[in-house]
Amino acid sequence: MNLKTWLGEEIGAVIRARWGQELSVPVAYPPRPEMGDYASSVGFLLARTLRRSPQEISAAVAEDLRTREGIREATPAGGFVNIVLDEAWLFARFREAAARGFPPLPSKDLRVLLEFVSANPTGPLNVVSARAAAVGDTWKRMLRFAGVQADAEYYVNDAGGQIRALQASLEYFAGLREAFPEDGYRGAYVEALARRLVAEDVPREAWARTVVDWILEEQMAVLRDYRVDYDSVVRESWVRRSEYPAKVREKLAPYLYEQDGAVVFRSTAFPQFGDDKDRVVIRKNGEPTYFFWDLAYHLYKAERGYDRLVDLLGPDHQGYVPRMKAGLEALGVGGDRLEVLIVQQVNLFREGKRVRMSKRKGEFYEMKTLLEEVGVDAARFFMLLRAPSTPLDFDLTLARKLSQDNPVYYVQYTHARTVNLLRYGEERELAPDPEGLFRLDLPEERALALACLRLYETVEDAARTGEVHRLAQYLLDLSRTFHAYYQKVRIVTEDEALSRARLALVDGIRKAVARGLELAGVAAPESM
RNA sequence: GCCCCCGUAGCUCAACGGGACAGAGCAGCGGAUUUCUAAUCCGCAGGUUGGGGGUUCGAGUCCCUCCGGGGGCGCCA
Repeated sequence: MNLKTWLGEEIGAVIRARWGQELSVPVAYPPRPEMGDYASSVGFLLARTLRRSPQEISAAVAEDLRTREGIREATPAGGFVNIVLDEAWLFARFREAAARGFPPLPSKDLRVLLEFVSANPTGPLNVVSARAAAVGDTWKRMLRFAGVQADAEYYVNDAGGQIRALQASLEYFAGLREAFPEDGYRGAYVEALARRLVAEDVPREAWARTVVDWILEEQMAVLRDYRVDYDSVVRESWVRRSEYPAKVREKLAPYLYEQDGAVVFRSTAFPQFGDDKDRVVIRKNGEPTYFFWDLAYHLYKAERGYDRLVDLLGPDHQGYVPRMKAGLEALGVGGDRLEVLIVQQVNLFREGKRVRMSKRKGEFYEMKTLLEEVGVDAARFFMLLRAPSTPLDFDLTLARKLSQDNPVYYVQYTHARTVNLLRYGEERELAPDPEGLFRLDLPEERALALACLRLYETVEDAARTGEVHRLAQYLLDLSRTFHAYYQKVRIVTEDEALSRARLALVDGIRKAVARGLELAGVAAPESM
């Protein structure tokens, strides 16, 4: 259960009962934990609407809240109300959640399609793809945990200009072409692919198509190793053959005009999306632009019944967003149904020095290399440490270090430690006793039970906006709290009842951490 | 020139629809090991949130402006 949501509803009920108004207010954390478990600024927020002073409102809300089940204390403080949950009630919620392994929230009537990575099938995946994959996949897992029906999709640009360039590059490396093609693909891997095509006697006209399949297979294999599962893969070549291009032309017609022999979409007819110029959809040579095919693809997504269409794009696509939204608005899909998260770049560091890459020479650090160098667990967790919209410095040296400053081990160690404690208890025939949780009276123990339950609000809040770093930060916080408790208190002692109660707490922590790690796509080791 | 992201402790970053005295980690200094794994913990120190103005009961967060860093501005994808 999401305590924050629940408290918001409780406050809403109080407002309804007292003033007969249907209002919802946000619930947050007070600045210092000793002030309470949760806080709300109801007084300030409703002062205008209710025409009462903030103090009066918060005092009244606090008074009514105190009578509700689960709330031990509600204290007005200016326009704020600070709330302390009832300890026995809290342990009961903890016990329920733990008994079921911190299960996902009930399902909601909301469908979301996440599209991420969708790298060109012209080469191996790089580290930006690794970041997008970690963010996209964890976002999907978090949405599902929050009860949202979320799917992940991979789009393959297996048609168009870059495929022609790939074909030409392969021909060049096979010695069938004198000059290296303009916008061609370099790198050892292209040469290797050309050799393989020749060795396997693939007919020249099928080279690009065949290589796309090989590369796609390789990309998907790396993503699988990375624990990323796609629910669907859509090919641009399929979209081109589908009914969607015709539908786009038809629906877009009122917003199209001709200029210099090209067909242009009046993107500026939708100033709310901020595009600064109109966009060509059909070139004067009659060939549609990438934008046109992409609209067809997104129309297809929308017609499959998703409420929200989310694209994770690289920073180089930032200027592309306004026209897509305007286009979808014109198609009747609604520009706001598309949400774009720009996943910023990744800077690699090794031994404190920047790892340089030259795309021009076809040299870059592959995602596969990253997995070999630091492993899946560290790679994924590090990618989740920062807000996706900010650039990420990835310290390769730290990621493979087996020490306390490596955040991934810090969290994994929490899990290993809980498992070890339970095993130690078992050896002494001490099984966890959830019924005994109520006898735990240390502030740390109450705080730990609450921290575990906060998994729900953390994930639900983070899943709304794709702020996956909150999950990582949460796991680090919970781990800190747990390690400190472990250091301070002996779990298994002569006191059998107390030991069994503490083991029940430890068992719940184990399950909460395991769930959090699962959402991050990171393994929860039993020993380290 | 226009648009987007960013600027918070020496370093890397948090701060959840604007909330209370801006928090962590690392680095620095000082401590804790007869242990249920020290891959851990405790303490100290560290800030004019890039500058200025505005809106608000309240601004790191919103608006304007300036400075600095990164990215984008194709009938490429």
